[in-house]
Amino acid sequence: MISQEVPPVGLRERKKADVRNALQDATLRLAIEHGYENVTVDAIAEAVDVSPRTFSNYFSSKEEALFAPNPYISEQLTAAIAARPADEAPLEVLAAVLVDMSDHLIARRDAWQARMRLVAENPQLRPRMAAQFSRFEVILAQGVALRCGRDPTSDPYPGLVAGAAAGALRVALAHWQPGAAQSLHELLTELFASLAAGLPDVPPRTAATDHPNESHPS
Amino acid sequence: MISQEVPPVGLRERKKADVRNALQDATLRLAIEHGYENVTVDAIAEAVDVSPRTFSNYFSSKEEALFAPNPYISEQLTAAIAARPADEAPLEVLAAVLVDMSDHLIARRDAWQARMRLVAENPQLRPRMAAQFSRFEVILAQGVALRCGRDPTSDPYPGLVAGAAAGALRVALAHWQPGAAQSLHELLTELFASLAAGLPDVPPRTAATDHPNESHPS
DNA sequence: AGGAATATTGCTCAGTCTGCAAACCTGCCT
DNA sequence: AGGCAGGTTTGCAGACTGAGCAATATTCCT
Repeated sequence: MISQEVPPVGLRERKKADVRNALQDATLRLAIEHGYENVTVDAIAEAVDVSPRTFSNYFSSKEEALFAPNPYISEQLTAAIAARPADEAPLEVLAAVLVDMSDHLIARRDAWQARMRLVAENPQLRPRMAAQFSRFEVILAQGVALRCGRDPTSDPYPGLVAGAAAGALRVALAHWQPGAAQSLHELLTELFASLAAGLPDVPPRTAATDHPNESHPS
Repeated sequence: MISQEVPPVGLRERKKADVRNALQDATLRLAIEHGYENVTVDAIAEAVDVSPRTFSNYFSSKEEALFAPNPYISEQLTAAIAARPADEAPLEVLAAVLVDMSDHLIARRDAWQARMRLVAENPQLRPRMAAQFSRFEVILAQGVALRCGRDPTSDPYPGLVAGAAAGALRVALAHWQPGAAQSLHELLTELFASLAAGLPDVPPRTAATDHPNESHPS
């Protein structure tokens, strides 16, 4: 199970998390308003009322500010993968963990959909997002390898499963648009089912049903 | 079928290709010698004996110089995907096309293995490589979508297949080390078989056989 | 309260990347 | 051969990024 939110205990850590979130929100907002390329670090820092130097203390680049996940995601994912029943196959494990994690994403639905729309409209952002996802993929691969008692550097299997799973998540996010017919849960579940079936020629059905989207949990 | 090499006809185009290749080679060589972070664009330009400004005319960044594929790869892949028999399933198509393309990679075996070793030793390069692979993935997705008569922006299936296939290629390249037990062909074929089987719990066998690597075709 | 630990900030500097205009080279036509 | 047209290389200038360092401010803990 992935914990609901970052749990900063002290005032210091809470403030730090606040600044981090504010920087990310401002980056996203300004990128939507003025176009990603036209947003400077200075402008973001000014919007959050910190010095440009402070921005660099949190993020090493603009795209990291746009796409960096919850800083605890690594530990959370690793723990969640390890916690799955031992008899589950790796792909099942990742499916369960990522579907579980999607609750987390749904809670920030507007921000995520805005992010993905930004990427869809600015193709030059796609590689930058992929770069962030690659870190995510490494975490998954290591988690799988740990479960299987394999060495991810010498055994290609964990990387293969992690790559397919991360791809499914990426695709699901890209197609999780405001007016989409399927909820993120449904989409992810369907994509993982397709992976488990060996990517048959024609998927069961896609974008067919007419479910309403999940409601805001906030 | 993917054509053997870029066929620049005129002197102008040949020169241009030469400069491009020289810049890529120099980038790789210098990165190995001095570490990626310590290589400047100025140094690369000087090694190739062009102005730093010219480097920017060919590549928009250092990582592009390191990882950018053959500039014709997009058209070649698209054509190769379209040329496969109509009754082949998308995953089979990509498997066939990428295994075919691996001949191309094997011809540049030393460069590729050096590249991958560089990435393995410098984790910060992984996201940059992933960024380049994402363009590759888009090409695959569009090729699949075209074959299936689907819209890649509204149908997640092409993206899912392309993501899995690109992941397989990435993993295969990462594990295609000088002393590896399996050839790149074998590795790729095995990984695609695993994908087609729905990523079963335990792959048939990995890193088990003791085949010699393929010989230099040059 | 007071010391230790951590965060923020300004300063500075090397490096990246882009636009622009001049000089240069190749391909092609007369 | 000569010369024009279009593409390529180059130098220059300028904006932005990203990192180290030291000073300052804030929070934590005893």
